[in-house]
Amino acid sequence: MQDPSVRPTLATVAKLAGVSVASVSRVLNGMPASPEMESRVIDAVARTGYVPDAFARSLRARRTNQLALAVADVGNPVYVAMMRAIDASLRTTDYRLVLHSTEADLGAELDLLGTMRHGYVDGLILQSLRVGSELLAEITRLTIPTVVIGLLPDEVPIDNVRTDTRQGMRLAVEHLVATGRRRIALVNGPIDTVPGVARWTGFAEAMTAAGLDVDAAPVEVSADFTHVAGLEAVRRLLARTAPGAIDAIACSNDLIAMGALRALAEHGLRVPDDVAVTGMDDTDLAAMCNPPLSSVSTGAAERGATAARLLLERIEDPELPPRRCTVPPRLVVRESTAGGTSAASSGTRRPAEPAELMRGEP
Amino acid sequence: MQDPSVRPTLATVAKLAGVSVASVSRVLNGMPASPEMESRVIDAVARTGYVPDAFARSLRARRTNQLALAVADVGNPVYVAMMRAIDASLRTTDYRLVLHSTEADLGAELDLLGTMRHGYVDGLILQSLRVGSELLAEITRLTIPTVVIGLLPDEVPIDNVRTDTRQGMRLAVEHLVATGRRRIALVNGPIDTVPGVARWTGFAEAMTAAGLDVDAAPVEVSADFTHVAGLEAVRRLLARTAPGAIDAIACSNDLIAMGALRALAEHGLRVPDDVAVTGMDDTDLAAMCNPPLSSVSTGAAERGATAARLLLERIEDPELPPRRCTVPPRLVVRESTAGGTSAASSGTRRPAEPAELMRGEP
DNA sequence: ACCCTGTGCGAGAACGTTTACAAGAACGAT
DNA sequence: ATCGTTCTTGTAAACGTTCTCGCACAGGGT
Repeated sequence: MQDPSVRPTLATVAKLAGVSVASVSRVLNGMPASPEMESRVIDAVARTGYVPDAFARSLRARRTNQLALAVADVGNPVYVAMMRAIDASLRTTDYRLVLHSTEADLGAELDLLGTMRHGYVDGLILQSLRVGSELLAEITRLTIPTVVIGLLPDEVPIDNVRTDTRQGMRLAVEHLVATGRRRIALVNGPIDTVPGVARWTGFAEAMTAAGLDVDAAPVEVSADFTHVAGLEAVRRLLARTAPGAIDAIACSNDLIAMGALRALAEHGLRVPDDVAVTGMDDTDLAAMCNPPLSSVSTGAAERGATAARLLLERIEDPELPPRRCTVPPRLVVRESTAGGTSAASSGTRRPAEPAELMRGEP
Repeated sequence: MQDPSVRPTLATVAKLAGVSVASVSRVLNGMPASPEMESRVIDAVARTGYVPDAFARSLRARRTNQLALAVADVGNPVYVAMMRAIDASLRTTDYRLVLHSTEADLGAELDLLGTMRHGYVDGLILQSLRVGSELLAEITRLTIPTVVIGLLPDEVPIDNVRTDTRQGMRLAVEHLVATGRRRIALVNGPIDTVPGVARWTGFAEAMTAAGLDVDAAPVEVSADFTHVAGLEAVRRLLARTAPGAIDAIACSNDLIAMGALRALAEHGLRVPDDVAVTGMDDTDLAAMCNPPLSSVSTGAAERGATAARLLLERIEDPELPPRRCTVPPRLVVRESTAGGTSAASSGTRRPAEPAELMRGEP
């Protein structure tokens, strides 16, 4: 053991082992060496407590063994699920994942892309809510392999993993209609976001297809995709509409839906008896709500895993043509939409587990 | 503009500007230079699109401008709050925060501490559930400044930010007793964790102090501190106890409490009428639950901010004696414990906002 | 006119690795 | 014995910065 205040380097180890630094490096990197050499190096490494310096290695080898994941909001369980899936995909490789939360802020996102150019990481998975021209310009200027999770304009030559949330919202509304709801409200996220637009479109399409009047439908826009903003939005919605004017609320994601459940309880409205509620993303929160939340799965884990795969493939071969993967949405029905408006259910007090509950579950 | 496939270096810029690399470096680092020199360098940097290489810089300057935060579970909102606070504290500095989730796994934590020794970061904030001798040994071997969030043995000479969750659990139980509950159950997290032990101790103390029989109290241990595990634990608890045997459940954190709310609803039990529930951590989820969850705040944001401050101070001056900060717990009462057992409240259907609701809120 | 001090700048040496290259040893084939 | 061939090892040159020198020159005091 050496003085712990000064980190041992290859030279330290080499001197102790009586060999050259190159040989130490070779042994450590698993290149062929004589058994004699190996044992001397291994021994010296153990005695010095040597650990390679990440920066020197990266500088020389031109690879960092780090990948970055940027998500809009680490507080949203859907991104946690995504992160876990990516992390799992990376476990078999020797890449480390570093996580950045941009708080859905364009400035922070641009900032982040700026720091990417310092070469901190070998690749980037970017999940963004607001894919504007500014962001796209910055992404295409990036020299490192990048995969974007979320809807990207078709002509952009960047690997892209998406889910059809327009279709997802249609599934939700169709389900509400099928279970007898007619006075369906939409609580959307910000409409200057890609998901916000998609969900609005899907809602409008499904309503029209069901012969309902979209223009008359109550629509409220939440300040962001969090439960706090969702709660406030639904409070506004209930305040400005007549009692009984709404028998279902389709929410743009699970967090907003959770806020909706809270707001409805505040107003003394029963879910699903008085008002049905749907969420989206099918996060693990959905099953935990009171009542459990029907939600449209957007395949977060699958999207994460796919993004990781695409990124690794592109790092392997940068000449690959840009690829585009779509994960289909899937409706998961739970109690928050159980029964029709006239159903004489006793609500949340029954440990109800109708067969329907499991539909679409894995 | 140069060929974008080859990153410009200091040398590129220097050649274009007709000056030395040293001068470019000096200008870029804000050291004194003639106006003439400055403008030539600025211009050349702009024309080449030069961005400094993070690794070369770190290698030479022996600092990385990165700090690491390791938390047990990114899916737990309490850690998100902590992270946000740390992030905010770092915003005025030029440190970047890299986030690691250890999934409460000792192996992963040890792994992480191992990678720390590669010199990836200038400092570490570690939040761990299981602070055993193995982990402590590894931490003290670390050469970088480290702050631990969570209870550390007193003799360990490491900066430490803690909260007295034993006291916190006492607050919760005292509140339950004060509101008329007597048949109080504990749903704890794993007892081989530091928080698990603290909360058990606090529970036992408070029960004894209230003249209640701890040994007779139903105690269930959740597999971990997540809502899924909490739900299962409370299901077990309700399955093995007689109906009416429990009129309150003190939970070790908000996620477990959320699972408890769900399990109680499954069993047709009303909260708070039949059973009161308390959580801990006062995450933003607590106010969003149905009914809103009374919870003991453990000052996550404050702990995060304090940890960040301690870390920065130690980086500044490594010779500082080890410091220890304690954030007091604080009870936040919401509907899940409203009224006594005999209160004729109509439960969650009222938009109830008693004055008590706001007690302890900022 | 001289020396001293200060300032701006360039040359070049680190930082700790990886890796191209070459030198030498061992070995079988001629 | 000689000549490739292969295998092992050491030497030294990168990688892109920062930073210590020392040089040249300007300015002010004597």
